[in-house]
Amino acid sequence: MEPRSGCPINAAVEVLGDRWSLLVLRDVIFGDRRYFRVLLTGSMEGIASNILADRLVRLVEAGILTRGTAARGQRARYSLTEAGIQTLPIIYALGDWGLHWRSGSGELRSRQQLMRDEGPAFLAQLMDELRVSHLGATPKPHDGPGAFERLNAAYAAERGS
Amino acid sequence: MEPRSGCPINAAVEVLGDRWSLLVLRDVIFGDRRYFRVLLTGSMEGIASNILADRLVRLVEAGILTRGTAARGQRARYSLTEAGIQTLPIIYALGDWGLHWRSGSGELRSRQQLMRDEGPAFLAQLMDELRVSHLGATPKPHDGPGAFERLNAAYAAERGS
DNA sequence: CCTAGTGGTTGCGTTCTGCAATCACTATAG
DNA sequence: CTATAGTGATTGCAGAACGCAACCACTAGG
Repeated sequence: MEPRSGCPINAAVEVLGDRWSLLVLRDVIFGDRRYFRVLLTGSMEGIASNILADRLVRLVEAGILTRGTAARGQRARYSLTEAGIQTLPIIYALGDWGLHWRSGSGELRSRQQLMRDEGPAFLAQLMDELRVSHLGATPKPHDGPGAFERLNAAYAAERGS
Repeated sequence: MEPRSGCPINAAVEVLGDRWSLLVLRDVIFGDRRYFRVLLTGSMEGIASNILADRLVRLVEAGILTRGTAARGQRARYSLTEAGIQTLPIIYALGDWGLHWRSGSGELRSRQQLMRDEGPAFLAQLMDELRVSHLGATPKPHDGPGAFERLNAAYAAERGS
């Protein structure tokens, strides 16, 4: 793929600017879905298998995901690279906008709200935890519960009510 | 268009998740391009006229832009709505990511760098200035030069060197 | 009337996308 | 060994989106 321009915004759009890439990343990041089948059946929007396969290849080629070595018929685990983890602010900004200007009432509302309330520090903590589970980084000491723990608690609380 | 899910991230992707919408918004926001011809010929990536026409209609329908009332053959000016102005954090996040992970060397590099250096307060100031020029809001008093003024200065400085 | 400029629209061929069915392979159970 | 379930894809086909060039209807200026 040849870049249409040198603009960094265009560079990001060429990789992430379609109807599925960012949703796959959302599921990897927030749903901890790291296997083909899990991503396929767990997607709220019902992605087709060929589209998922194509997007996974592209995201790996773009250096956003890595594919754990696995032969045919074996579970291949996908992990975020640092570049992939760095897409979190984009996904957050999209979710924040969607929440306020499209009045999405669905899955991620409470988590998004939590992130908005907590500010950039919470986003940074979330990215640290992603580095631990996807890049094998050593956990940083945090006082209080983890970011994902709090996200899931907020989600469960909304479900329970 | 029927939403594929209630997820706010998906809501944003359904409106902005294609190869052109965000680039059109970029040109409206950073290039102050508010007329069809200007957007058509000024686009770095070379958008086709039918695609531009289609995207403008969609963005108006989505409540991101408004079209100034103009009959055929008259200059129709497009303005950002508040929802449109609120896409700035998304575009900033995309540009920031593209700058660091795709090494875009083009047009917006210096502006992006400036925004990154200045932080969220600069983004807020930028959005205030957009409200003045697109929504007719009364300017807020700022000490020092305006955000766009500084962006253009940084851009000119890079060009000059 | 003529010309330049406005915001588009229309054909037409190419590419991308989405859905269902299918594939090659592995692991497990009987 | 055979049967079955599960893995990550691949294939065929139809429809939608896209890209390019030409054209359209209209306005303003001279």
